[in-house]
Amino acid sequence: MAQQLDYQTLQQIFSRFQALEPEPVGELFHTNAYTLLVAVVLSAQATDVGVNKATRPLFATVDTPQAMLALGLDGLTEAIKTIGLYRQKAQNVMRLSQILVDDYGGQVPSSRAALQSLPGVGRKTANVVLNIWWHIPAQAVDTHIFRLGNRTGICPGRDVAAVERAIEDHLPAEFQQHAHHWLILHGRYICTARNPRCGICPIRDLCPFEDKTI
DNA sequence: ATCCCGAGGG
DNA sequence: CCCTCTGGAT
Repeated sequence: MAQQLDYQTLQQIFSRFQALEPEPVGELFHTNAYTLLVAVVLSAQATDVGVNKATRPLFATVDTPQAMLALGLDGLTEAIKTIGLYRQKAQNVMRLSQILVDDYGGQVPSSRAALQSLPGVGRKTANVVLNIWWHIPAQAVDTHIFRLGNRTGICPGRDVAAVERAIEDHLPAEFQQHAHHWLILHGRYICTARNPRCGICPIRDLCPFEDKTI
């Protein structure tokens, strides 16, 4: 049985990551709640780097749902054409922006139900907004955290909901906001899907998976 | 279970 | 070439 997820483990992950990359990387670029929501919607099955490349120039002028509606579907589609699944994402963002203007006064809602009712927003995206923006404890289990949790055994689960519970059960509420980002960074840059960098992994001694020869 | 779908890495 | 990327809707 593998080690339980705890704050010390997360600290080890984070401190090791900082040692590798002094400058903050691996974060989805955003300037407010709306651009965060859009960035997360665009990040589905796409890399953080790829999303930021398109959103940085876009959000410089378009950072409200009203401005997005003014840009229009064709304009947005062109702006995010370098991101995978761009046609569906562009339509979702346009419809979502219209709903925010019509039903929420142009603001991003702070309830899970309201967020998940928006097109293109599922449980994972809602959890990111709740956690990062509204500071409401919620664990967004993405491809990185799901893989890492099961491979290392620190937060295992057959499905996303089970991994979510595994994290929440083992972690004090005050650490859950940091935990989300730290786990993402570890999965993105160290515990990668192919050729995990076990040789520089800070929780090497806690992991049953690791190839000890690396 | 399948589709969406370009960019980057190995 | 093949695999993966901070998923969601059908």
